[in-house]
Amino acid sequence: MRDDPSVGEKRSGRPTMNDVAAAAGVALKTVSRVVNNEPGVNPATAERVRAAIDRLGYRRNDSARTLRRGRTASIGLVIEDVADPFYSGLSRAVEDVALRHEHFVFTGSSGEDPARERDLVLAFCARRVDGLIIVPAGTDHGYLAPEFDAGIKAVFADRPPGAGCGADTVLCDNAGGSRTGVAHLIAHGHRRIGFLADSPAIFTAIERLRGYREALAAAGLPYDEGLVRMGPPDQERVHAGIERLLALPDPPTALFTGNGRTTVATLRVLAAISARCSIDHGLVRHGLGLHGHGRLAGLALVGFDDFELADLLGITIVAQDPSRLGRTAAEMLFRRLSGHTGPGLRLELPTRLIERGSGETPPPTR
Amino acid sequence: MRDDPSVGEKRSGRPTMNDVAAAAGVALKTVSRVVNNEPGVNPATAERVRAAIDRLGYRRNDSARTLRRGRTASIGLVIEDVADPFYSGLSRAVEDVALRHEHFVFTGSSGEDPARERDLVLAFCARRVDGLIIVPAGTDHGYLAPEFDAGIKAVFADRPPGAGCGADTVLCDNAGGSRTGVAHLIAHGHRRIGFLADSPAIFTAIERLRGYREALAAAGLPYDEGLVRMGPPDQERVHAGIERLLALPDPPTALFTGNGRTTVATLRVLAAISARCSIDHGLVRHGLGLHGHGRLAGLALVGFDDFELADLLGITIVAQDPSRLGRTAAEMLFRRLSGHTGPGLRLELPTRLIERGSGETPPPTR
DNA sequence: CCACCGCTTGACAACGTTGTCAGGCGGGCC
DNA sequence: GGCCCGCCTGACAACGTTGTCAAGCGGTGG
Repeated sequence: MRDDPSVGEKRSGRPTMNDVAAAAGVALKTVSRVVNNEPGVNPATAERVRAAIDRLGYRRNDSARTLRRGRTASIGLVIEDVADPFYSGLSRAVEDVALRHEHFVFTGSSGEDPARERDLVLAFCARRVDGLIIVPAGTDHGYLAPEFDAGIKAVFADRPPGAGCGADTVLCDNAGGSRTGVAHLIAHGHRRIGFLADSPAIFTAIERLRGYREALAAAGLPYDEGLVRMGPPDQERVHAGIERLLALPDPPTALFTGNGRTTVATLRVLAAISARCSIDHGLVRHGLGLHGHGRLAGLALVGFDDFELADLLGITIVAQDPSRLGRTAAEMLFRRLSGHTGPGLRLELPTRLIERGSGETPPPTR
Repeated sequence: MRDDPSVGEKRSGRPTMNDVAAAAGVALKTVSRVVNNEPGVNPATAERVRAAIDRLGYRRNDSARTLRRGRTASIGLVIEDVADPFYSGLSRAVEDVALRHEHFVFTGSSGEDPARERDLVLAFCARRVDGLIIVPAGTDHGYLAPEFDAGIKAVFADRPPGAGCGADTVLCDNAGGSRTGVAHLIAHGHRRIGFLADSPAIFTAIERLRGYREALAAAGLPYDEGLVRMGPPDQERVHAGIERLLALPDPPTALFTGNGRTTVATLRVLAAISARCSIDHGLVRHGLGLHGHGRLAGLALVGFDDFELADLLGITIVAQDPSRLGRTAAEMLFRRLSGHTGPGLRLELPTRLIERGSGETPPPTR
């Protein structure tokens, strides 16, 4: 027996162009022309075809179309976690640009796992996306070589690709932003500044550490490794890190946090510490907010990344713009897709210090 | 001339199974078997094929595969906005379940526009997704009828489909959650409770309003339309709404906010009002947090939806679980995809009141 | 020695669409 | 009247893969 299960019967699946053609009494190709709005079809015929399409509920099969034409009108986006506000902002911007170009977006979360990044990218390639936007988890992108040979376009966002990959890249000015934030604390009199950074496997963490060191050096302050804690920004690690810092013989008077998640985790820890010391007039006991006058356990705080309610909480931050990052990356990609050639670009978007109070308190006078 | 631009030349595009077959000295079908891990291939042959695959950088063309097999191993997800934490949480959960079933996810944001919801869904159908998870913006889903006929599976999440559509649906217990939250305020002595609800076009807003009324009725309190403000949760509207409520001759002593965004917007407004009244000992002046002892401009507050830092801010909320919503919807979908039939289910997930302080303050004694 | 079996391999059609090319038909011009 | 041209329509191959069926080959049992 052949593929079809019930010969001659009303087919179970969807109607095809052939079915529409039969229903409208025209040839397959004419239906194709109508569906694709190609010129040169008699209006009356076109109307008849459209009627048949509506009657049968026909929907073009884009797999077949893709197979025939070679383009899918879709792009792939690999980020770290769709549920992280930073990446979901980026994601939304990419989606908007793609929409304007009538493309769809496949999104996948790598969870900082290079193997998963690779799997996602290759799966997207198997689906023949026209292009890729990647926030890389890994540092080796040799696996992309055959894809590049095959003509796929890729743009890296937030972090650069591994060595030897000349693809377009959009980054933030991580070192510069970090320098600004730390210099700000120094300008307010702080000499011992703790740095809670992301895991050293991550490009942005390294860059921000560089900025931290540069700011210290510019002010003639020594670099003390004991003041730096690197690691994933989960609540427990951040908690342990802060406890360690505060237990130092010469503890920091200010903290610089390396990303949004770390900042939020830090706020929780500092609030808990403040509550424990119960120096606040019962405020925290009622759980009704943080506390006045720089009382984040007595520490000044500047964070990298803005986050929701940072304004209300009065947290000074170094803002990057995830939407702009996504938008820029997507625009670079579509420029490539529409034929632009030329060497890979590397853009750096600026950051902006936003003063809200937590970073403007002086160290306690001893 | 035929389709191919350069006859006989090394083709510009990707290698195909045919190329691999030629390189490995086997037949096309053998390559197919290796690529798909089908049994019955001599290990030595398989190894030779795999070597050729690596050498050529071959990647299966999933469009062709899909065309031949009729399944795409992908699902479509239509939500309101990927950048909204509620939906990105849901989104992440869906992605995780899909991953376990080796499916990919197309995601699109409808932005509460029924036409865009429809366009997204139909575009996903043209791409022949195996199934859909929809947070509907519109209330008429007649456009899905041909798709259902064609065998597509759909699950509605967070909001039910329009009348006459018997698809599986997962909701939260909106009315119940709202009732609990409002009853909580009543139990703490409030008699005049303002309700800042989402736009009346949205199912959840209507349901939560119902819960609000039920709670009032259960306590023998009158329903005062003047205390209810419905509309999109943007900062300006929320601001205006609160000003109106407070300008009433008999203003509310407590607020109930209808979703996460509204709650956040409300916090900003109340903080601004408190600052204006400057009854707080300089705390807000420094922008360092809210204020103690229920001083949200003197109002008690309970919000629907949990949000990041609500714990720190001490905001009492009625929590729903977006991950669970997404996970449940995805699991229902995959059950259908693996052949489960039977009437459409309608699930309601429970909500949970979390007391954090802002909802436990009594009204001011006059 | 022959029939049969299992293991491995290959030939071929089909999935639904689009690009190419050719043909029919009516009208205007020489 | 015949020729050419433009408009519209259709036949056909091809995209890259997978399902079906059949064939080759060496070994085993009757």
